[in-house]
Amino acid sequence: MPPKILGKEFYDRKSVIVANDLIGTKLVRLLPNGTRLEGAIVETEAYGGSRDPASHAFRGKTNRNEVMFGPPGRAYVYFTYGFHYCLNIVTNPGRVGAGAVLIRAAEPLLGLEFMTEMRGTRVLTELASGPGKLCQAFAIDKVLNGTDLTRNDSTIFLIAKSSTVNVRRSTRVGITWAKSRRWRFFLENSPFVSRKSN
DNA sequence: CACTAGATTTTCT
DNA sequence: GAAAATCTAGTGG
Repeated sequence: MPPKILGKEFYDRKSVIVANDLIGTKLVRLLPNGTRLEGAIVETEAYGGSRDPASHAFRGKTNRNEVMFGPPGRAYVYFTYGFHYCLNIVTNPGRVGAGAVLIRAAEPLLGLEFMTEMRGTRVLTELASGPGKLCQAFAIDKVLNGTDLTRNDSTIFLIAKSSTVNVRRSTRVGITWAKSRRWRFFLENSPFVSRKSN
């Protein structure tokens, strides 16, 4: 059985469900020079649409977030704090207008040489233990915004997990609104998550 | 270890 | 102008 690329039916569900199921899947990034990068996703956060005050989609469609209002299974990449990119995957719009899952951290598996060079550190747990770090390690930037992750000729896609994993959940990180919603998901006992407690 | 400032784009509290 | 789904380098205990 060849590895299965996650398709539209996987992403076409509520963001909380997708965020939970994404833990343990493999992120694959193909670079223009042929280099292949792989990482196991260990941390995600779900964001809703117009009903979630912490979501970019809360205040309606803008140039930046328009991808969130499109079909599920596409990448929503945005630039934040003037320095960092964050990778999101669009999920089922549902009844709340739009939804997405923020990929917060991954365990580096393949292409470590490239990642250590991009990140300027050789410490494995520092390569992709945060949304900004992950994008730097995987060379993800604005040009990937809107990319369809479900196409098998895409330069970035996800592969289904081969075994079950223990997922834990907590409150989200770095937000001001709706802090009580426990929509952050991470792999139990993983040293590659962005924060340990909570 | 805890805390702080600063980098700088996008949006609007 | 200020804040934001962040990270790093610096200070001080």
